[in-house]
Amino acid sequence: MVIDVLSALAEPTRLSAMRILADGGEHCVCALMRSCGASQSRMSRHMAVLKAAGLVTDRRDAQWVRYRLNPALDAETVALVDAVVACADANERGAA
Amino acid sequence: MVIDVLSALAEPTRLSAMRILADGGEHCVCALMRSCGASQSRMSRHMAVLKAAGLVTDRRDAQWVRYRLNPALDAETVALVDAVVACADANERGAA
DNA sequence: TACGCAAATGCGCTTATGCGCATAGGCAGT
DNA sequence: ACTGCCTATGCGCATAAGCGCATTTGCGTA
Repeated sequence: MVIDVLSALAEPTRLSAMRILADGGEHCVCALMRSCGASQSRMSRHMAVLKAAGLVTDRRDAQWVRYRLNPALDAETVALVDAVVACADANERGAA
Repeated sequence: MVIDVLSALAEPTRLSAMRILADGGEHCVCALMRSCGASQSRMSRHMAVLKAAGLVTDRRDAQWVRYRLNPALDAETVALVDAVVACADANERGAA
């Protein structure tokens, strides 16, 4: 559902994570929590929300869990995510 | 802020309203509440949220208040709204 | 002025959301 | 087995969000 995707994106920490993941690469929770300035449990939970919304997938790699954008996203959702990231970028530029 | 826009859109009734307003026309609350199947107070409040997020503007016309998409939206936000509407349409088709 | 329709708002309630803290589980190296 | 790092989760709490109900305000007409 679009609503779930929007709800997932409508939170600062999760949006930050999505902007980082928008580079197409994999990022472990420990890296994300540093980049987003979030505590461990907070980041873990937020990533779980993004995963539940279908926006990201996770993969266990030794003691790390690597998150990435869900490659199976339908075209419309990809476009939505792109638009959101673009908006976030624009906001940042404007605010600076 | 993008967050405010996303929060505003992440609610079924408000999303329905936005999809209706996406036709570019003006719609009064009484029409929207019928289309969305929402009570009067509910619809009024939801429209206030959309307005606070900067997504719509309102105009008093006799005893009605006409809502429309905010014509002053920046390009990125317009693109975001379009993507959201497209997603909602796709969802509906898929679910049907 | 009185009435009726349209829209907004105050109030209380219920539920959802986000958070920290502490704990548990998974994995690698010693 | 023990320890340490990374991640997930149970728990309780504080706040925010959405709702219905009733009331109020704005506007046009009789």
